[in-house]
Amino acid sequence: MVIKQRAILEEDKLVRRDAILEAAQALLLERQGELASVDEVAKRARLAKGTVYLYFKTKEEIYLALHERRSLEFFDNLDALTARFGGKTGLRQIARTWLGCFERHPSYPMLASRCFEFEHKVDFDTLVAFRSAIAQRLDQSGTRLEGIFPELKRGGGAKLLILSYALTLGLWRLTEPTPHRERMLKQRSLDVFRMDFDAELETALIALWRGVMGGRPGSVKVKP
Amino acid sequence: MVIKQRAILEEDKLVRRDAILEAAQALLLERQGELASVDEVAKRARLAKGTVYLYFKTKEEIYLALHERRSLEFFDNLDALTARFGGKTGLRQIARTWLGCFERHPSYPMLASRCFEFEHKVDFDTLVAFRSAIAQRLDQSGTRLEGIFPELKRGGGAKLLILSYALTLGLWRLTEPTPHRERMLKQRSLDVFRMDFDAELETALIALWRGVMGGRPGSVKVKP
Amino acid sequence: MVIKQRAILEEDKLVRRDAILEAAQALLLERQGELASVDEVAKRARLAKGTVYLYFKTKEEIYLALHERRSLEFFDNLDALTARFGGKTGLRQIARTWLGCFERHPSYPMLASRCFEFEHKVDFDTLVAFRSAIAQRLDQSGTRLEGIFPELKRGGGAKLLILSYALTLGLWRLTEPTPHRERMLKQRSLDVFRMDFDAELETALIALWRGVMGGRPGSVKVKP
Amino acid sequence: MVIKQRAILEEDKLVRRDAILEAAQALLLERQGELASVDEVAKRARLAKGTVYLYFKTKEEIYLALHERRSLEFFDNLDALTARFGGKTGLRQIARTWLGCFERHPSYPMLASRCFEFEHKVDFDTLVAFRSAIAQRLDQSGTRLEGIFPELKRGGGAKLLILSYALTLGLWRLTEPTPHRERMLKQRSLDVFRMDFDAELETALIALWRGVMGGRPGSVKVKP
DNA sequence: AATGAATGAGGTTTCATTCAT
DNA sequence: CATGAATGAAACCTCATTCAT
Repeated sequence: MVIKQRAILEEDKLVRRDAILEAAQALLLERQGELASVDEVAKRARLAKGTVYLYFKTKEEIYLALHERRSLEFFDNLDALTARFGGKTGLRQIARTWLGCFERHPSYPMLASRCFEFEHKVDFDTLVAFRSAIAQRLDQSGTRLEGIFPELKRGGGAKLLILSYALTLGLWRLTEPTPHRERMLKQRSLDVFRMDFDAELETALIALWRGVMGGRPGSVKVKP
Repeated sequence: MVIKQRAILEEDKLVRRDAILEAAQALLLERQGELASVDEVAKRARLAKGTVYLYFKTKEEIYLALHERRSLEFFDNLDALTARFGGKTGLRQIARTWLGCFERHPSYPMLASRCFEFEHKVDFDTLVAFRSAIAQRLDQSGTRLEGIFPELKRGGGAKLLILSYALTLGLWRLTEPTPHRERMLKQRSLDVFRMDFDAELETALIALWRGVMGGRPGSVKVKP
Repeated sequence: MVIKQRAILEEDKLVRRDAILEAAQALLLERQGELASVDEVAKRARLAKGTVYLYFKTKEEIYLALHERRSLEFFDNLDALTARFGGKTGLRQIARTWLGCFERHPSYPMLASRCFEFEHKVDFDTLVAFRSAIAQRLDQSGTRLEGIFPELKRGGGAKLLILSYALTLGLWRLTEPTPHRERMLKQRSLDVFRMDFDAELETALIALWRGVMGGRPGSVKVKP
Repeated sequence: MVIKQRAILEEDKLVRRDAILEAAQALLLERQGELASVDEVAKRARLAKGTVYLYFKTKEEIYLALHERRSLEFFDNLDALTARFGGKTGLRQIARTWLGCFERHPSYPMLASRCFEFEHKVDFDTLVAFRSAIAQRLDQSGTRLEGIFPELKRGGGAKLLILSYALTLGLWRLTEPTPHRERMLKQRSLDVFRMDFDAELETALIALWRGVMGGRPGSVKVKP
């Protein structure tokens, strides 16, 4: 949606902010993870460069805000799952939900990965605000997990989520489609790198969770 | 400008190449992961900019070469361990060795992480050469692991190494010391992020490996 | 017209563009034909380097634009002459007009000569646009000439203009004032090179045109 | 011919100098008129960069020397013609001979054109020496022409040669094959530039000479 | 004489950010 | 609020020339 007029109402401002985030996301996908220039983002959002700076202090802040949005959605999905199945939530379900978020928003892993790179270009307070929001959700979702999996100790839920997130980030890096990748994989000698992010992540997540929960078989449900 | 001897012999050239890599590494650490400019690398190595370009085609190639060196050392360490203990190698030992590499060279995780970012600025062939070298070592070390852990299927060793690497990369990202980090962690609300890379990684690796090996307790040795 | 700090109106932008071209021209003369760097052009125009790049995609495009401007003026002068005298236009008048353009803008022959050197650094489409504009004027002026000189066949006018242009370019090269030239001409042994561009060109042009028109005396008017 | 050993004898040095010039010429053709770097010239001549600097003070001096060689050959050809046919030499023969030089050495017009560009990078004395040699030949060949064409006054021969040279240089610039040219000529609007250097030059030279000799028809021989 | 490693000035271009309008 | 012109700091890379070996 394009607002031609000035955004006076607070509500209009949010719409405009959204437009910028949408534009940034679209470009992120087109550029395969590369951060588009502010100029391009502005143009895509049908705004002038200066306008973008009215809504974000820094180029990086745009992308951090986009990342925040995705991250919150991510937790929403997770919580929705555990809310629905409660104590009967299975590992596989969790893994699937986890993956689902990335499939729905392919820009998410790109950003998740990039965001750490430009942390230092973001205002300290902005960064803290972002991290705090995440921390709060981590606690919340972690606690729920602890309710579901008795193997998890106090704080173990959040920690497991962080580890899983780390695994996801890392695996993304290793399987991310890049300009060179396709062509590279044609080389026989590089067969070992021919991996599918989704499939691999699912397996790995389940393995990690099982490993964390402890070796007792049967104690961890791996239902479809 | 300090004029050192000229590197006429092939051997001297390697030394000079080394000096450049050392300089790059030192700056990488100082800059906390940021790639220093060629100019700076050159100055640090007490060379002129042009000289650096005699040894590396691009700025990025310098850092890729540095990463390659570290990666090979990494595999060397891994293989040395399994060679020494053979079938009696325990998970904890592996995790410790794994960690040891990062402790010895704090620039390793930085680079491992960054290298994917500038892949596209590196000559395709150079990149393939690098990846092939890694693939070869992955196969080799993976196969050794398969000999040690009967739970691993053919190819499972290399894959487990990759997953572990992914976990390492991701965890690094989440715990990497950055300009903001120290100050941020003072915030009570961010307690959940107060994590130690080494300790966390050790636990996580063991969990992942145990999870991958399968749930049967006792089958996987976790010796000190 | 003095532009305010920012050229907002399309008209102001043209003025600014002009300022850049003026600066480039001034430097061209000072440097005796050498292309000044964008940095210098910018400084001379009292602008920042980046600003220049807002108006021209490449350094070379600046000079091509300057050349285009001069070339169009050149054709204007030619056409004005033939329009004024029509069938009574004499060879000498044409030669004088021809020369006049170079005298008025000493940078013209420099550029005319240099422009071919950096053709390859100019965007293909930009180059085609420039050449097309010239071609169109060549056709137009050539056709007029054909109306005046019955000795010229269809297309002969444009061709004669091209030949004359070639002669001009070449003669410029041979007589162009250069850092060394003045001093060089003091040498007795180089007397043969002591030539005056204007005088020589006038004679040569008339000779060429007479030669092209055919040998019939009296058929070609050489009026003062 | 490659000399592996050091060139001690004066003769050997000339051979080596030759090798450099040959290399420069070959590269000039391959690069379509662009001056190859010293490194490339050296490699092509199977020498080291430093060695080239033993024979030429400057990169530009190499190309000037090459140009001098071609120019002298050019005069040789001209003189051979007039020596052979004497007073019976026709304009067309001269034009053909003139053209022949360029056909035999396609690098000649490239250089002739470029040499003026880098004059200022050549040592003054070297430049004077070159120009003097040319001046001397101009006088000589010019005088011969004056003997053949009675229309030419004292000094008119040399001057006519210079004018013809100018015409040649200019026409070359306008028809020189360049990276863009081929593709450009496909444009209908640029038809007027579709010209053949050889054909055009022949016509133009004859026209110029006839024009210079004066309008009396029949007085100038244009024999096949 | 010959080599080729080392130098470093020099030039182009990009783009985040500011600020006049 | 909105704009987009202006800024100028980076950063990369090339290559003619020098000079230690």
